[in-house]
Amino acid sequence: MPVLPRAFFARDTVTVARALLGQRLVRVLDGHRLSGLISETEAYRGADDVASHAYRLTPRSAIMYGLPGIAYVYFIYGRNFCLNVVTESSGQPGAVLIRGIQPETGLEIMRPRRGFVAGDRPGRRNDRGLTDGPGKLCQALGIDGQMKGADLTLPGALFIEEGQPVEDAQVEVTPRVGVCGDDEALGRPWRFLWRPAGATAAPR
DNA sequence: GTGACGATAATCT
DNA sequence: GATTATCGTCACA
Repeated sequence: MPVLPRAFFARDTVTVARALLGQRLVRVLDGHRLSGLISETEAYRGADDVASHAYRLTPRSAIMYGLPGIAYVYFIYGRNFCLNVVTESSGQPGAVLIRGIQPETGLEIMRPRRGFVAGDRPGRRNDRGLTDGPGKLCQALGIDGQMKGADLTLPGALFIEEGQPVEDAQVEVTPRVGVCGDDEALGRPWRFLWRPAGATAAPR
């Protein structure tokens, strides 16, 4: 499968957030290939978006003003990492937060990383909750601050390759979660969920 | 099944 | 010193 080219990311941030649904996130960890299809994203823009780190240009947010297709990883709430992909042309800020993936390969590596021990709670939670949150998928895939700045358009330790198309009928669009305040930008529909037919209630 | 709440540290003002 | 793009656990139904 081909890796997504930089031009894929050098577009409007909201467009990229939608287009990333169904694409494959791949992490090579200790020789193992861990992968999953992207199932949930959120767009974060620039000066028009108070919820975005790039609302202002600071040392931390500078990466969002840089080359598209680069990983932006940050640490939050004292315990979690979140993975983003930089979007838009250089000089124009933007990034997409990867909020969830549908795991494909390397489950046996992900489970212990997430504290899913064999024999634990028998009969319950068949991998539910393994990679369905931004902090959770970073834990499962071993993504931390070291990955900040990685080029996701090159097939190295972390990259994104072509996955499968996702129909509009299977996409749910909602306001972003976890952002607080009452600015007008916060209510905009910049969260995208891939909801295959037959799926149950929305996560969180 | 849902909803509340505290942990905990980098980053910015 | 305030803020925060989350998670796990607990109570309750």
